[in-house]
Amino acid sequence: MAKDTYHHGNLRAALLNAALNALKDEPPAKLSLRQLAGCLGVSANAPYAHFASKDDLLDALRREGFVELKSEMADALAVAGSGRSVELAALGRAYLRFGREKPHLYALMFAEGPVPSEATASAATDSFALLRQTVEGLGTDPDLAHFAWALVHGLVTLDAAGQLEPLGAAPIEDLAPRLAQILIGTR
Amino acid sequence: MAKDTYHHGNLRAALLNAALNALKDEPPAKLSLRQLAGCLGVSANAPYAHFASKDDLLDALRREGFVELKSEMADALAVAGSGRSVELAALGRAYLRFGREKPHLYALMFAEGPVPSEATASAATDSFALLRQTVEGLGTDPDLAHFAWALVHGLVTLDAAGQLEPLGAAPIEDLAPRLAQILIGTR
DNA sequence: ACCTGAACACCGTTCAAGT
DNA sequence: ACCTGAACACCGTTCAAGT
Repeated sequence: MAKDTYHHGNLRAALLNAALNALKDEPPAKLSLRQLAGCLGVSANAPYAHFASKDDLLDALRREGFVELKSEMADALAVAGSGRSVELAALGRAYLRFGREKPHLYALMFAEGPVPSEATASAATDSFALLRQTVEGLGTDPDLAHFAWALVHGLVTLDAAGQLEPLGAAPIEDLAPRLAQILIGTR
Repeated sequence: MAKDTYHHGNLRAALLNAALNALKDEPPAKLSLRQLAGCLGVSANAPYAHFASKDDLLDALRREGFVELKSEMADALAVAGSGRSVELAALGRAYLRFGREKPHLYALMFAEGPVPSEATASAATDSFALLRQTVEGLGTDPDLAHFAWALVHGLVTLDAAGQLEPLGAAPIEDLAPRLAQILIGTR
């Protein structure tokens, strides 16, 4: 049954899974295609039957990351109370938690090296759209959604770089209500 | 003189200079110690006479980056008019311009891989201190300086990732006055 | 269609040795 | 003190070949 048909069924999914797993422990720069293949008991270039290059595999990982991020934001929005402030805080909290819990995947998603595929770029746009809709009409500045994005993105990456330690031991997603406060401008 | 004493005088400075130069064209991930040495006409492991490892050289580059960032922020503050809002905008403008003009050096400065040396960590703290002092007492939130930092940091890295293109063709440092507006809360 | 084996051109790093 | 040459254990990727 589909198990060990050739070597172990579905190498493509196994590679993505193994890579995602490796990203729990190490930054994307440490990911090695040969090592991934070795862990799955397959030859060094077997991956090339499923991915055009290492960058192609990384692009698929990135896409998965954006899809997951959007899904978690949508879930948070669904259970949040109504009112712009609490919606915004819920969205920010989901975003910050995703970034804190998966710092290496998050870093890969925003890495600057290779140009993302069209599919990955649109997954990124889709996840940002959720934030843009919630922020829409909140302030007078039409770019407020971008500033909101920069704020959470900056917090996630500064936290990953260890520059937010002076803020104390609380997880960064607890900052979400204060971010909403700043963006809305009520003080 | 002091030229070509052994091979060409000061290999350490030449390596840092060549690396800084390479960062103008390519991301830090592409930096190769062997290639740097080759460009300077020196053997592949000559760098190890001056740096303990590749990470050690990268750490020195990072430190230089933070020192330069602080210096440019200090210069901007010196020529700025008085008043919290214009000071903050001047500081933000200097930060954003640095990040936009040297995206690869900036990315290296905040890379997550190796733990920064104590000297580099304190250079980072020093550059942040400038921002903290300017923001101090501006709002009721004691963490406002961190939010300000996250905001500019987020804008620089989103811009480097190509996610800020919808904002138009203007360089991101033009956003500085609006950032100050948001942080101060006058609208 | 999916995988192996051998090879190529790279890496960072170490070690012995030269001046 | 500063550098070279040869070597080791890795990389990503390609090519011919196997089933």
